[in-house]
Amino acid sequence: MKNLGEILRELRESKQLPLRVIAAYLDIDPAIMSRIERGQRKASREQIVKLAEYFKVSENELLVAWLSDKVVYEVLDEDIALQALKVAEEKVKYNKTRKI
Amino acid sequence: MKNLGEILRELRESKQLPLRVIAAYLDIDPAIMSRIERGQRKASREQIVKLAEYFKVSENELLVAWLSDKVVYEVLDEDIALQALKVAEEKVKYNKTRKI
DNA sequence: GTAACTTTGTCAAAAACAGTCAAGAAATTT
DNA sequence: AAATTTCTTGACTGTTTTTGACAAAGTTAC
Repeated sequence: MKNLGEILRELRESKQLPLRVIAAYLDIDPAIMSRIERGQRKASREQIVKLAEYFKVSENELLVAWLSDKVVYEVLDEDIALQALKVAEEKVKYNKTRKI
Repeated sequence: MKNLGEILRELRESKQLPLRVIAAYLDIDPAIMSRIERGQRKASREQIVKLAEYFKVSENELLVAWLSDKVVYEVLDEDIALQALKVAEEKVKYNKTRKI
C-alpha cells in the first residue's frame, strides 16, 4: 500500500535517473518533482498520466495511488475518516447506478 | 444516504425557518446558505459544527455527511473512484495503527 | 574536495474560494 | 391577483491556496 511518492521514487531509482530527467520530461523544476516524491506536493492528473507513460507502467495503478492519496489527505485529521469513506463509497455506488 | 445539503434543508424546513435565520446564525449571506443546501458550495467544518448545535443534531452525523460529500466530489469523475476509495481506506487504517 | 544531485526556503503569478450585493423567479399571504 | 417575503443566480471583490521558478544549503559519490 504505497504512496504515490514512494512509487514514483522507486520507479525512478530503479532506472537510476536523476530528478532532473523526470522533471524535464514533465517540464517542471526538479525541486517540484522532489516534493512530489516526498509527498509534500500534489501532482496533477496530467502529470500522472505522463509519468505512467514514461515509466511504462499501468496508468490506472498510478492514478489509483494518486487519487487515494488525495482522498486520504482530505480526510486524515478526522476521527470519522473511515466512517466518511464508507459513506462516500455508498454515495459513489448510488450515483453510478443513476449515471449522474 | 442523503447529501449534506438535503439534510440541512430538511432540518430547516422541518422548523419552518427561512434561510435568512440560519444564515444570520452562521453570519453569512442567505445566498451562500442557499448554495450550501443545493450542494453548490461547500460548507466549512466550523459551519457544520454550528449547524449541528443549532439544530440539536448529532455533530458526527452532520460531519460524516459533510466529509463524505467532499470525498465524493473529489473522486466523482474518475472511473477508478471506488478502487481509489478502497485503497484510501486501507491507507487510513494503516496510518491509524501507526498514529501518524 | 569537487561535481552532481537533492532538499528547502522564499517569492510571484495564477487559480480557487468565500463572501457580498442586486436583480429576477418562485412561493406565500392577504 | 397584488403585495410581500423568500429563494436563486450572476457578477463582482477580496483573501487564501496552490503552483511553479529560483537560489542557497545540504547530501552523496567519486
